[in-house]
Amino acid sequence: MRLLVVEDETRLARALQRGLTADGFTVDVALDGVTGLERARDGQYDAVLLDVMLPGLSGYEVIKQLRAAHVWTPVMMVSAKDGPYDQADGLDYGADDYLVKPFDYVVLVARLRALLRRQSDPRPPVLAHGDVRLDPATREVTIAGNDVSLSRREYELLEFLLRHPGRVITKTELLDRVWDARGVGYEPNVVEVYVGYLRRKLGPGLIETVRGAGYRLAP
Amino acid sequence: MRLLVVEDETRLARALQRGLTADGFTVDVALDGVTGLERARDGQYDAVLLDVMLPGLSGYEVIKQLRAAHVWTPVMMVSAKDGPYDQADGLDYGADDYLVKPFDYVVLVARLRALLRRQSDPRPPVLAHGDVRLDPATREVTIAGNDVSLSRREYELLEFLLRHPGRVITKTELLDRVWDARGVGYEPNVVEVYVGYLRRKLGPGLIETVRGAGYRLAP
DNA sequence: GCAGGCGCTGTGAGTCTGCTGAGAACCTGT
DNA sequence: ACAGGTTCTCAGCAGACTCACAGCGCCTGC
Repeated sequence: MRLLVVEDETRLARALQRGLTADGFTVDVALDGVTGLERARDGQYDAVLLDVMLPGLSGYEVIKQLRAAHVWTPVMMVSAKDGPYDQADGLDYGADDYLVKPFDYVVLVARLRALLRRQSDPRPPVLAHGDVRLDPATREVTIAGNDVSLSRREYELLEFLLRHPGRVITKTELLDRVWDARGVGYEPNVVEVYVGYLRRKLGPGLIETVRGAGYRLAP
Repeated sequence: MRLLVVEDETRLARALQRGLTADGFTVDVALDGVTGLERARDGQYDAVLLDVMLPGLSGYEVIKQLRAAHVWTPVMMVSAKDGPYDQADGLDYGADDYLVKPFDYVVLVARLRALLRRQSDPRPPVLAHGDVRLDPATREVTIAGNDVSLSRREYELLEFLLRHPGRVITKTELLDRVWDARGVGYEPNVVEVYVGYLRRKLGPGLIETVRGAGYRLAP
C-alpha cells in the first residue's frame, strides 16, 4: 500500500513516515502543497494524507485540483481543531475522511485502513436535481438529456449549488467557496452575473433568488 | 444512520439488513412498494435503498410520489442490468444515485456513504409554532402547509420571535436584535408596522400584543 | 365617563437589491 | 499574432422593500 503524506511540519511528517512504514505501508512525504499536488497527481498512491494548512498551496486547493485532474485517490484531510476551517468544508471539497489534530496515531491507522477498504468504487456519484444532471467525474452537464457547455466558473457554481440542494446560500459564501477561499477582492455582483449565465443556459426556475439572503435551488 | 431498504427478494433484503446493521446502520425493511412508500414518507430516514422491480408499486412510482410529497431523503435506486429500465430513468425521477444488480456489497456501502456525506449538510433544525413552520436552511415559511413569502425584515422578525417562544419581547429589544445592533435611529413604530405585516400574512392570533410591554407568541 | 396614551394601519417617498447589456482585460489554443 | 472564449466591472433600470408620518380606534387609569 503506497501512501503520500503531505505535511509541512517536518517533525510530524518524519514521525508519520517512520510509524506507517513500520505498519507496512510504503510512504512518500511532500513538505508543501505544490509538490504534494504534483506527486499525488503523478504517483500511483492508494491514499493521500493531506494537511490543510500548507505553505504554497492549501490542502483545499490541492484536493480541488486533484479532483479536477480526475485523480480519485482517496484523501484523508488533517487539520487543527481550532483553525478557521471545519470538517464540512473538507468533505465538500471531496475529501473522503477527516481527522482533527492532534490525533491519536492508532485512530489514524484504523481510519486509513477503513478508507482503503471501502474505496473499491471511487467514482463520485452523479449529482442530479430536477432534469439537470452533473457528473463530477467527466464534468459533463446535461439538462433533460441535452448537453450543456459551461465555463469553469459556471460549472463550479452549479456544482456547489447542487451539493447543497435546497439550502439558501449567500453571495458571500459563494464568493468564499467558488471564487476564492480568501473571498476578498470580488464584488458580490459577479455572483449575480454568473447566476444570470446559468439561468440563461439551464433555464430560469432552477435557481431561485431569495431577496436579501442569497440563492437556492428550486425545490 | 437510519436506512430503509425496499426490496421484495426476501433473501437479499435480509442479507442487506444483516450486513448494513453490522456496518453500523439502523435498517428497516419494506417488502413491497406500497409499504415502502408509506414508511419512507413517514419515517425519518437518512437514506432509502430502493429496488426498481417491486410488486404493487414500482420503484419509479415510489420515488415520484415521495418527491411529490416533498420528501427529499436521498434515494439510491437498484435495478437489474438487463431490465427494461436504465440508469437515466432513475435519475430522471429524482434518484440520487444508481446501482446495477448484481452489485458488490463493498461498492454499495461506499456509494451509500458518499450519498450520506453529500446530504449531511448539517441543517439547522426547523422552527415550528402552532401551524407555522420556518426552515432556517431554506428560509421557507409555511402556515398549515402553504408557502408564505416574507421579505427580509419580516422573516428575521418572525425568526427571532420563534426562537423565543412564550417570552414577552420589548420593541426596544426587537430593534436591537432584528434591526440594528446599535438599535438607534429607528422609531419603535417600525416594529408595530412589521408585526402588522406578519399578522396579515400569517393570520392574527399568532403574535399577541402585551400592552405596555411588547409582543409574545401566542401559546 | 373621560382623557391621555398606546398600538394599528394606509399612504407615499426614498432607498436598496438584483438583473442585464456593454465592454475592458485576460487567457488559451491555433 | 489572432480569434474566440472567459472573467469581471460598471452603470442603468425596474421593482421590491423599508420606514416615517399621521390619523384613528381602543385600552386603561382616574
